[in-house]
Amino acid sequence: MHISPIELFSSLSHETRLRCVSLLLQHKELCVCELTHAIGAAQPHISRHLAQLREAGVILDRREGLWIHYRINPDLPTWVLLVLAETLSGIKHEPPFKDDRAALAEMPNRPGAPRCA
Amino acid sequence: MHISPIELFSSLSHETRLRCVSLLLQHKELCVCELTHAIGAAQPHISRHLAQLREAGVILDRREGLWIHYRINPDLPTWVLLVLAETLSGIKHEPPFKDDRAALAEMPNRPGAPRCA
DNA sequence: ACCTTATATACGATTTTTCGTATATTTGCT
DNA sequence: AGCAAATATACGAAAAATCGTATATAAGGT
Repeated sequence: MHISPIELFSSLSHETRLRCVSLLLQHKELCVCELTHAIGAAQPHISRHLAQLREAGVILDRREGLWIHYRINPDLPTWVLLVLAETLSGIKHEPPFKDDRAALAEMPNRPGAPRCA
Repeated sequence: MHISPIELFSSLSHETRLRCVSLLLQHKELCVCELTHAIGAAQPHISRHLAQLREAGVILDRREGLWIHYRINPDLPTWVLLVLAETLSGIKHEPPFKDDRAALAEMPNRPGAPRCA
């Protein structure tokens, strides 16, 4: 797996994308409807930014019926995974990242049991 | 010191700025002419991007006569400093970052002795 | 006072990113 | 086949970032 540092940091430099990455770092997998609910934005908005993260190689997707589950790409270079982990530690207790996690936990009718990372 | 994660990653998402940060992580201080020589770009180009890094709080400057020396802001949050260190470890052996360091080492008439970090 | 060196900023033009909305695609169900 | 749910993409418009170049500022030397 290869990713340029510029691609990585561009991917992380938009609030919606960083919120998605933050949530995915805390859960094995999340589908689009879960991310959409947690963040509280329009579905095409979330899908568009997820596509950017996917094209950059930061996340992977997996279809299961109607749902598409996203997850952090585990084959990213080690230094990238460490950057992501360090970032999560720095932001997860601050808004809006903190609140996204709470909103997700309160979401009704989540497809499949919650899978925490 | 406060910096939003979006500001941080936006700062790092331009090649010129990341090259400056990479060089500054490897040297206590560098003046604009050293960064300009190492990177091989026009001086206003470098100054403009250094200004962005300064406005984001990533670097600090210090005037000494004609020269303005830049350095990484040591008061950044710990997680940010760790992200920067981890990033450096991931990129410093790859072009163009690797070559910048070599170009700097070969620069004639550097103001003041080289101060390695 | 003047000139030189080092650096910063201003300017309009161009390119890139992002947006809201509409529509297309894929799958499962009946 | 037809419908509904979940998701993705397309589109032009708006906003933001970047560029090259010209000029301004600031300090030191003569």
